[in-house]
Amino acid sequence: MNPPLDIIFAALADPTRRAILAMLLEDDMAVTDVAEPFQMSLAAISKHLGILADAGLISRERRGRVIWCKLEPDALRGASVWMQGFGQFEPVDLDAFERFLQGELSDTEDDALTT
Amino acid sequence: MNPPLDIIFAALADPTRRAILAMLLEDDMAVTDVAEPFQMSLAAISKHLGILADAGLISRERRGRVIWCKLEPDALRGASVWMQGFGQFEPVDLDAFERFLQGELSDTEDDALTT
DNA sequence: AGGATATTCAACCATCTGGTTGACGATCGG
DNA sequence: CCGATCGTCAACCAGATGGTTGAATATCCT
Repeated sequence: MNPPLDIIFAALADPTRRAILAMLLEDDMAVTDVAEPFQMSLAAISKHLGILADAGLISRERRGRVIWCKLEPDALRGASVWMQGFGQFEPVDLDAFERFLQGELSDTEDDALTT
Repeated sequence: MNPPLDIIFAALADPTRRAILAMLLEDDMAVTDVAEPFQMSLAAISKHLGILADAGLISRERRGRVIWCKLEPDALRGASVWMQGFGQFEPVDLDAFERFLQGELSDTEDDALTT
């Protein structure tokens, strides 16, 4: 049930997927809406969502013809704990997170997200 | 100077590399000693160390003919902050980390490390 | 029923990844 | 100087990854 760290870190290693996670942080989204900001095909996004789902980072629920994607933050717990062990960072710094999130979004530079 | 999250997460996505980081958590090590517990060739370990160094997770310093590898925990800060934003985990749980570390080590199962 | 919308599947392709082996450049010990 | 040790480099290989396109499936609307 708890995907191994390999899968989770690999899922996080792609900027498109991290951007998707950041989007889902705001709200649940349909696959088509997730894909909209990106230049790549819908099929590519669908694959990315599959990888995120395999990593347990999101869940997908079909409602009618629309599939809703939902963030599953608990999946990050194992990875977070693993990482915490290395640096003795101060517990949590949400301001720093906000800045990193901004950096992420503008980094992807998919002609959108930057709005 | 601060490698992008892509590189860092990709570096963390490999169990051999995570095992190496765990080993270096104990103490600095020479390349040959890092390689010793693993079944793969020295060249393979050398590549892994290169990837970890590119990610900023370790540094290498030549002293005589021996190259010493040293953990650079600060490199994890960005990634950690990024992840912290998703789950609102309790700050740090070193016990949980200890357990994960054990799991990691026994997972790699390279006929060593388990000692 | 039939057409439009939402999403995945399947085949394909280029590139990256993780491993191998063998040769090589440095450095140490005698 | 010679031989052994430390580590990387280069070429190669099988398999994974990230993207494409076109067809297929499922649902909604009228």
